[in-house]
Amino acid sequence: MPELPEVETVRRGLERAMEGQRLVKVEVRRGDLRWPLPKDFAQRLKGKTVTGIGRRAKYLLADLSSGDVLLMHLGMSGSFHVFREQDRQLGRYHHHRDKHVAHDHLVFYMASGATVTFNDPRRFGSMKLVPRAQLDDEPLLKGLGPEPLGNAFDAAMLAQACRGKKTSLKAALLDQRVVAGLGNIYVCEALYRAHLSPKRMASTIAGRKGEPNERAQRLVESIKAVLNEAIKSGGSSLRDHRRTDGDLGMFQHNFRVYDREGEPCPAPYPPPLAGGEGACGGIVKRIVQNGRSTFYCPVCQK
DNA sequence: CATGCCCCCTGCACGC
DNA sequence: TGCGTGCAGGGGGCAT
Repeated sequence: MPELPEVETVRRGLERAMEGQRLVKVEVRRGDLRWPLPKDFAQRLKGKTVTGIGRRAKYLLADLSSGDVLLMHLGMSGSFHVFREQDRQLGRYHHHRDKHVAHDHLVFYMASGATVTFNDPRRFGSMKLVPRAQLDDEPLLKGLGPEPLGNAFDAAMLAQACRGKKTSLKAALLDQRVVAGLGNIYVCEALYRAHLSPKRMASTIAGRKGEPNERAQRLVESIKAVLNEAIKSGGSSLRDHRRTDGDLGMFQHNFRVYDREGEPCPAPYPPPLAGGEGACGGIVKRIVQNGRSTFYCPVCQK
Protein backbone atom coordinates (compact mmCIF):
# COMPACT_ATOMS: atom_id res chain seq x y z
CA MET A 1 0.00 0.00 0.00
CA PRO A 2 1.81 2.82 1.36
CA GLU A 3 4.13 5.35 -0.13
CA LEU A 4 4.63 8.85 1.18
CA PRO A 5 1.14 10.20 0.34
CA GLU A 6 -0.60 7.24 1.94
CA VAL A 7 1.60 7.41 5.04
CA GLU A 8 1.00 11.14 5.33
CA THR A 9 -2.75 10.56 5.04
CA VAL A 10 -2.54 8.01 7.85
CA ARG A 11 -0.40 10.38 9.92
CA ARG A 12 -3.08 13.06 9.78
CA GLY A 13 -5.73 10.57 10.84
CA LEU A 14 -3.67 9.29 13.75
CA GLU A 15 -2.87 12.82 14.81
CA ARG A 16 -6.58 13.60 15.17
CA ALA A 17 -7.23 10.48 17.20
CA MET A 18 -4.08 10.23 19.31
CA GLU A 19 -2.34 13.55 19.78
CA GLY A 20 -2.64 14.74 23.37
CA GLN A 21 -4.33 11.48 24.33
CA ARG A 22 -3.23 9.00 26.94
CA LEU A 23 -2.89 5.33 26.03
CA VAL A 24 -5.12 3.55 28.52
CA LYS A 25 -4.25 0.11 27.23
CA VAL A 26 -2.39 -1.50 24.35
CA GLU A 27 -3.36 -4.96 23.22
CA VAL A 28 -0.92 -7.09 21.21
CA ARG A 29 -2.93 -9.76 19.45
CA ARG A 30 -0.07 -10.83 17.16
CA GLY A 31 3.42 -9.62 17.89
CA ASP A 32 5.19 -11.38 15.03
CA LEU A 33 5.24 -8.60 12.52
CA ARG A 34 8.27 -8.03 10.31
CA TRP A 35 10.25 -8.64 13.44
CA PRO A 36 8.78 -9.71 16.79
CA LEU A 37 7.65 -7.01 19.17
CA PRO A 38 9.55 -7.07 22.46
CA LYS A 39 7.70 -8.68 25.35
CA ASP A 40 7.45 -5.39 27.23
CA PHE A 41 6.05 -3.52 24.22
CA ALA A 42 2.54 -2.94 25.56
CA GLN A 43 3.83 -2.17 29.05
CA ARG A 44 6.15 0.55 27.77
CA LEU A 45 3.20 2.26 26.06
CA LYS A 46 0.56 1.88 28.74
CA GLY A 47 -0.32 5.06 30.58
CA LYS A 48 1.83 7.25 28.34
CA THR A 49 0.51 10.25 26.45
CA VAL A 50 1.02 10.63 22.72
CA THR A 51 2.45 14.11 22.39
CA GLY A 52 2.64 14.17 18.60
CA ILE A 53 2.58 12.12 15.41
CA GLY A 54 5.32 12.74 12.88
CA ARG A 55 6.48 11.20 9.63
CA ARG A 56 9.89 10.56 8.13
CA ALA A 57 9.77 9.05 4.63
CA LYS A 58 7.38 6.10 4.98
CA TYR A 59 7.84 5.85 8.75
CA LEU A 60 5.36 7.15 11.30
CA LEU A 61 6.76 8.42 14.59
CA ALA A 62 4.59 8.68 17.67
CA ASP A 63 6.17 10.81 20.38
CA LEU A 64 5.41 9.54 23.85
CA SER A 65 5.48 11.28 27.23
CA SER A 66 7.88 8.58 28.44
CA GLY A 67 10.59 9.92 26.16
CA ASP A 68 10.25 6.99 23.78
CA VAL A 69 9.34 7.34 20.13
CA LEU A 70 7.20 4.62 18.58
CA LEU A 71 8.54 4.03 15.09
CA MET A 72 5.97 2.42 12.78
CA HIS A 73 6.12 1.19 9.19
CA LEU A 74 3.12 -0.07 7.23
CA GLY A 75 5.03 -2.44 4.97
CA MET A 76 2.93 -3.47 1.97
CA SER A 77 -0.46 -4.05 3.55
CA GLY A 78 -0.53 -2.24 6.88
CA SER A 79 -3.36 0.13 7.82
CA PHE A 80 -4.70 1.92 10.86
CA HIS A 81 -8.35 2.34 11.66
CA VAL A 82 -9.77 4.76 14.18
CA PHE A 83 -13.04 3.85 15.88
CA ARG A 84 -14.57 6.76 17.69
CA GLU A 85 -16.35 6.28 20.99
CA GLN A 86 -19.69 7.12 19.38
CA ASP A 87 -19.16 4.47 16.68
CA ARG A 88 -18.81 1.82 19.33
CA GLN A 89 -21.85 3.05 21.22
CA LEU A 90 -23.82 2.73 18.00
CA GLY A 91 -22.54 -0.81 17.48
CA ARG A 92 -20.56 0.18 14.43
CA TYR A 93 -17.31 -1.24 15.69
CA HIS A 94 -16.71 -3.44 12.67
CA HIS A 95 -19.10 -2.00 10.16
CA HIS A 96 -16.49 -1.54 7.45
CA ARG A 97 -15.19 -4.98 6.66
CA ASP A 98 -15.50 -8.20 8.60
CA LYS A 99 -12.16 -9.38 7.28
CA HIS A 100 -10.58 -6.37 8.95
CA VAL A 101 -10.85 -8.12 12.28
CA ALA A 102 -8.84 -11.11 11.14
CA HIS A 103 -5.56 -9.20 10.92
CA ASP A 104 -5.99 -6.59 13.62
CA HIS A 105 -2.66 -7.27 15.31
CA LEU A 106 -2.58 -4.30 17.67
CA VAL A 107 -5.29 -2.32 19.43
CA PHE A 108 -4.57 1.03 21.07
CA TYR A 109 -7.20 2.18 23.59
CA MET A 110 -7.18 5.95 23.99
CA ALA A 111 -8.39 7.82 27.05
CA SER A 112 -10.98 9.55 24.85
CA GLY A 113 -12.73 6.23 24.37
CA ALA A 114 -11.53 5.90 20.80
CA THR A 115 -9.68 2.79 19.73
CA VAL A 116 -7.01 2.60 17.05
CA THR A 117 -6.33 -0.73 15.39
CA PHE A 118 -3.31 -1.75 13.36
CA ASN A 119 -4.22 -4.22 10.65
CA ASP A 120 -1.69 -5.95 8.43
CA PRO A 121 -2.49 -9.16 6.51
CA ARG A 122 1.02 -9.73 5.19
CA ARG A 123 2.77 -8.63 8.38
CA PHE A 124 5.54 -6.81 6.52
CA GLY A 125 4.80 -3.85 8.76
CA SER A 126 6.97 -3.13 11.78
CA MET A 127 7.07 -1.30 15.10
CA LYS A 128 10.02 -0.28 17.19
CA LEU A 129 10.35 1.71 20.41
CA VAL A 130 13.34 4.03 20.41
CA PRO A 131 14.39 6.50 23.12
CA ARG A 132 14.12 9.96 21.60
CA ALA A 133 17.74 10.71 22.48
CA GLN A 134 18.84 7.81 20.30
CA LEU A 135 16.71 8.70 17.30
CA ASP A 136 19.61 10.32 15.47
CA ASP A 137 21.50 7.05 15.61
CA GLU A 138 18.52 4.87 14.69
CA PRO A 139 19.70 2.51 11.91
CA LEU A 140 16.27 2.40 10.25
CA LEU A 141 16.31 6.17 9.75
CA LYS A 142 19.98 6.88 9.47
CA GLY A 143 20.54 6.21 5.78
CA LEU A 144 17.39 7.91 4.53
CA GLY A 145 17.78 10.59 1.88
CA PRO A 146 15.97 13.95 1.83
CA GLU A 147 12.22 14.40 2.21
CA PRO A 148 10.97 15.03 -1.32
CA LEU A 149 8.54 17.72 -0.17
CA GLY A 150 11.11 19.54 1.93
CA ASN A 151 12.70 22.78 0.82
CA ALA A 152 16.11 21.16 0.86
CA PHE A 153 15.11 18.76 -1.88
CA ASP A 154 15.85 20.49 -5.16
CA ALA A 155 17.42 19.78 -8.55
CA ALA A 156 20.92 20.34 -7.24
CA MET A 157 20.45 17.84 -4.44
CA LEU A 158 18.87 15.17 -6.64
CA ALA A 159 21.52 15.57 -9.32
CA GLN A 160 24.26 15.27 -6.72
CA ALA A 161 22.70 12.07 -5.37
CA CYS A 162 22.45 10.59 -8.88
CA ARG A 163 25.91 11.61 -9.93
CA GLY A 164 27.94 8.64 -11.10
CA LYS A 165 25.13 6.16 -10.36
CA LYS A 166 25.39 3.10 -12.58
CA THR A 167 21.72 2.33 -12.40
CA SER A 168 18.46 3.31 -14.03
CA LEU A 169 16.56 6.42 -13.04
CA LYS A 170 13.72 4.13 -11.89
CA ALA A 171 16.00 2.22 -9.52
CA ALA A 172 17.63 5.41 -8.26
CA LEU A 173 14.31 7.01 -7.32
CA LEU A 174 13.21 3.83 -5.53
CA ASP A 175 16.43 3.91 -3.50
CA GLN A 176 15.45 5.51 -0.20
CA ARG A 177 18.99 6.84 0.26
CA VAL A 178 18.60 9.03 -2.84
CA VAL A 179 15.20 10.44 -1.92
CA ALA A 180 13.02 9.04 0.86
CA GLY A 181 9.35 8.21 0.52
CA LEU A 182 8.80 7.33 -3.11
CA GLY A 183 7.63 3.85 -4.07
CA ASN A 184 6.74 2.04 -7.25
CA ILE A 185 3.60 4.02 -8.09
CA TYR A 186 4.86 7.54 -7.58
CA VAL A 187 8.20 6.88 -9.25
CA CYS A 188 6.35 5.74 -12.37
CA GLU A 189 4.00 8.71 -12.22
CA ALA A 190 6.75 11.27 -11.59
CA LEU A 191 8.88 9.97 -14.47
CA TYR A 192 5.87 10.14 -16.76
CA ARG A 193 5.16 13.74 -15.82
CA ALA A 194 8.82 14.64 -16.33
CA HIS A 195 8.82 12.94 -19.78
CA LEU A 196 11.82 10.89 -18.67
CA SER A 197 12.34 7.24 -19.48
CA PRO A 198 12.61 4.92 -16.46
CA LYS A 199 15.42 3.15 -18.32
CA ARG A 200 17.57 6.25 -18.63
CA MET A 201 20.80 6.13 -16.63
CA ALA A 202 20.38 8.02 -13.37
CA SER A 203 23.64 9.87 -13.91
CA THR A 204 22.21 11.62 -16.99
CA ILE A 205 20.28 14.12 -14.89
CA ALA A 206 23.60 15.55 -13.71
CA GLY A 207 26.53 17.15 -15.45
CA ARG A 208 30.17 16.15 -15.08
CA LYS A 209 30.56 17.75 -11.68
CA GLY A 210 27.14 16.66 -10.45
CA GLU A 211 25.46 19.92 -11.32
CA PRO A 212 21.76 19.64 -12.19
CA ASN A 213 20.58 19.84 -15.76
CA GLU A 214 17.12 20.65 -17.06
CA ARG A 215 15.99 17.03 -16.65
CA ALA A 216 16.80 17.13 -12.94
CA GLN A 217 14.74 20.29 -12.61
CA ARG A 218 11.76 18.73 -14.40
CA LEU A 219 12.01 15.59 -12.32
CA VAL A 220 12.04 17.40 -9.00
CA GLU A 221 9.04 19.49 -10.00
CA SER A 222 7.19 16.35 -11.12
CA ILE A 223 7.94 14.50 -7.90
CA LYS A 224 6.71 17.34 -5.73
CA ALA A 225 3.61 17.88 -7.85
CA VAL A 226 2.49 14.27 -7.92
CA LEU A 227 3.06 13.80 -4.18
CA ASN A 228 1.18 16.97 -3.29
CA GLU A 229 -1.74 16.05 -5.52
CA ALA A 230 -1.86 12.54 -4.10
CA ILE A 231 -1.87 13.81 -0.53
CA LYS A 232 -4.79 16.10 -1.38
CA SER A 233 -6.66 13.01 -2.62
CA GLY A 234 -5.95 11.02 0.55
CA GLY A 235 -3.48 8.77 -1.24
CA SER A 236 -4.14 5.84 -3.59
CA SER A 237 -6.31 2.85 -2.65
CA LEU A 238 -5.52 -0.24 -4.71
CA ARG A 239 -6.06 -2.99 -2.19
CA ASP A 240 -5.30 -2.23 1.41
CA HIS A 241 -4.88 1.50 1.83
CA ARG A 242 -7.67 3.26 3.69
CA ARG A 243 -7.87 6.52 5.46
CA THR A 244 -8.07 5.98 9.20
CA ASP A 245 -11.82 6.60 9.03
CA GLY A 246 -12.16 3.70 6.60
CA ASP A 247 -12.73 5.82 3.52
CA LEU A 248 -10.81 5.16 0.33
CA GLY A 249 -8.06 7.37 -1.02
CA MET A 250 -8.90 8.66 -4.48
CA PHE A 251 -5.62 9.27 -6.28
CA GLN A 252 -5.70 5.91 -8.10
CA HIS A 253 -8.19 7.58 -10.45
CA ASN A 254 -5.48 10.05 -11.43
CA PHE A 255 -2.82 7.52 -12.39
CA ARG A 256 -1.52 8.33 -15.86
CA VAL A 257 0.56 5.21 -16.44
CA TYR A 258 0.66 3.01 -13.33
CA ASP A 259 -1.37 -0.17 -13.87
CA ARG A 260 -2.48 1.13 -17.30
CA GLU A 261 -0.61 -1.26 -19.57
CA GLY A 262 -2.03 -1.24 -23.10
CA GLU A 263 -3.99 1.98 -22.66
CA PRO A 264 -3.31 5.04 -24.79
CA CYS A 265 -0.89 7.53 -23.31
CA PRO A 266 -3.05 10.21 -21.71
CA ALA A 267 -0.94 13.09 -23.06
CA PRO A 268 -2.06 15.79 -23.20
CA TYR A 269 -3.54 15.44 -19.74
CA PRO A 270 -6.45 15.14 -19.10
CA PRO A 271 -6.92 12.37 -21.68
CA PRO A 272 -9.29 12.84 -24.62
CA LEU A 273 -12.78 11.39 -24.48
CA ALA A 274 -13.22 7.75 -25.50
CA GLY A 275 -12.58 7.28 -29.20
CA GLY A 276 -10.38 10.34 -29.41
CA GLU A 277 -6.66 10.26 -29.96
CA GLY A 278 -4.00 11.55 -27.62
CA ALA A 279 -1.42 13.95 -28.95
CA CYS A 280 1.39 11.49 -28.40
CA GLY A 281 -0.12 8.31 -29.85
CA GLY A 282 1.89 6.05 -27.55
CA ILE A 283 0.60 2.98 -25.71
CA VAL A 284 1.50 2.52 -22.05
CA LYS A 285 4.03 -0.27 -21.72
CA ARG A 286 4.89 -2.51 -18.78
CA ILE A 287 8.44 -3.71 -18.24
CA VAL A 288 10.21 -5.28 -15.26
CA GLN A 289 13.12 -3.44 -13.67
CA ASN A 290 14.91 -4.85 -10.63
CA GLY A 291 12.09 -7.33 -10.23
CA ARG A 292 9.31 -4.78 -10.13
CA SER A 293 6.81 -3.55 -12.72
CA THR A 294 7.46 -0.25 -14.44
CA PHE A 295 4.75 1.48 -16.47
CA TYR A 296 5.67 4.20 -18.93
CA CYS A 297 4.97 5.70 -22.34
CA PRO A 298 7.74 4.75 -24.77
CA VAL A 299 6.81 7.64 -27.07
CA CYS A 300 6.84 10.67 -24.79
CA GLN A 301 9.21 9.50 -22.07
CA LYS A 302 12.77 9.90 -23.26
C1' DC B 1 31.19 0.89 -1.36
C1' DA B 2 27.46 -0.16 -4.98
C1' DT B 3 24.16 -3.02 -7.04
C1' DG B 4 20.84 -6.73 -7.70
C1' DC B 5 18.34 -10.68 -5.92
C1' DC B 6 15.77 -13.32 -2.52
C1' DC B 7 12.80 -13.48 0.88
C1' DC B 8 9.41 -12.45 4.52
C1' DC B 9 3.54 -13.25 4.19
C1' DT B 10 -1.35 -13.29 2.70
C1' DG B 11 -4.90 -12.40 -0.69
C1' DC B 12 -6.59 -12.00 -5.13
C1' DA B 13 -7.19 -12.46 -10.18
C1' DC B 14 -6.60 -15.44 -13.70
C1' DG B 15 -6.55 -19.78 -16.57
C1' DC B 16 -7.72 -24.50 -16.75
C1' DT C 1 -16.31 -25.29 -7.68
C1' DG C 2 -11.49 -26.13 -7.01
C1' DC C 3 -6.58 -25.72 -7.75
C1' DG C 4 -2.13 -23.97 -9.40
C1' DT C 5 0.38 -19.77 -10.86
C1' DG C 6 1.88 -15.22 -10.69
C1' DC C 7 1.65 -10.88 -8.90
C1' DA C 8 1.09 -6.96 -5.33
C1' DG C 9 2.08 -0.28 -2.74
C1' DG C 10 8.45 -2.36 1.04
C1' DG C 11 12.79 -3.10 2.60
C1' DG C 12 16.36 -5.87 5.35
C1' DG C 13 20.04 -8.92 4.50
C1' DC C 14 23.05 -11.24 1.69
C1' DA C 15 25.96 -12.47 -2.46
C1' DT C 16 28.60 -10.68 -6.06
